[in-house]
Amino acid sequence: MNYWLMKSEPDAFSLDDLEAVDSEPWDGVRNYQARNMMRDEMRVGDQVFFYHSNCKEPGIVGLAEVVREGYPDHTAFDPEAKYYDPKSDPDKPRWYMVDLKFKRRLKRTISLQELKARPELADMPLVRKGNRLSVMPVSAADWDFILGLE
DNA sequence: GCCAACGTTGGC
DNA sequence: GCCAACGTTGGC
Repeated sequence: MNYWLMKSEPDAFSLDDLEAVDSEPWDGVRNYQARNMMRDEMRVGDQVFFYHSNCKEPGIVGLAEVVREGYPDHTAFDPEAKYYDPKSDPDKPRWYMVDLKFKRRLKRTISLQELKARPELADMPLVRKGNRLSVMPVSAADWDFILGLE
């Protein structure tokens, strides 16, 4: 089983929103690295840290699980959609998504500030300067360590 | 709201 | 294939 961290802006889609719908297609990712992970590496049952970005207290707020593996992001084909991409062809889709299911809320937010302060996590892509990936892998060791902070 | 970091685009 | 211009992300 693999572990991941996925970012979402709570104003756009928060952990509460995920809980309300139970499971949700993770559409709108328009970054090749993130796409490759969703298309090729994420498997049903993989565990996900749900991270709130671009908000008052950025950090990990909950846990989710992959319930459907990579499939074409059809919102890229829709001219009305926010993340429409005319270069994505239904016969050869450029963008992929997975479905996530709500697991649980953390007892408290484990903030970015706190993660950055932990020397054990210095190699996490999340805490490295300038990282903008919205989907990133988490090692089993880091996963356990972070959950231990809860 | 600012701006640094980074990815993408497109002219040449 | 280089690289400047531009757009986006996301912490602060």
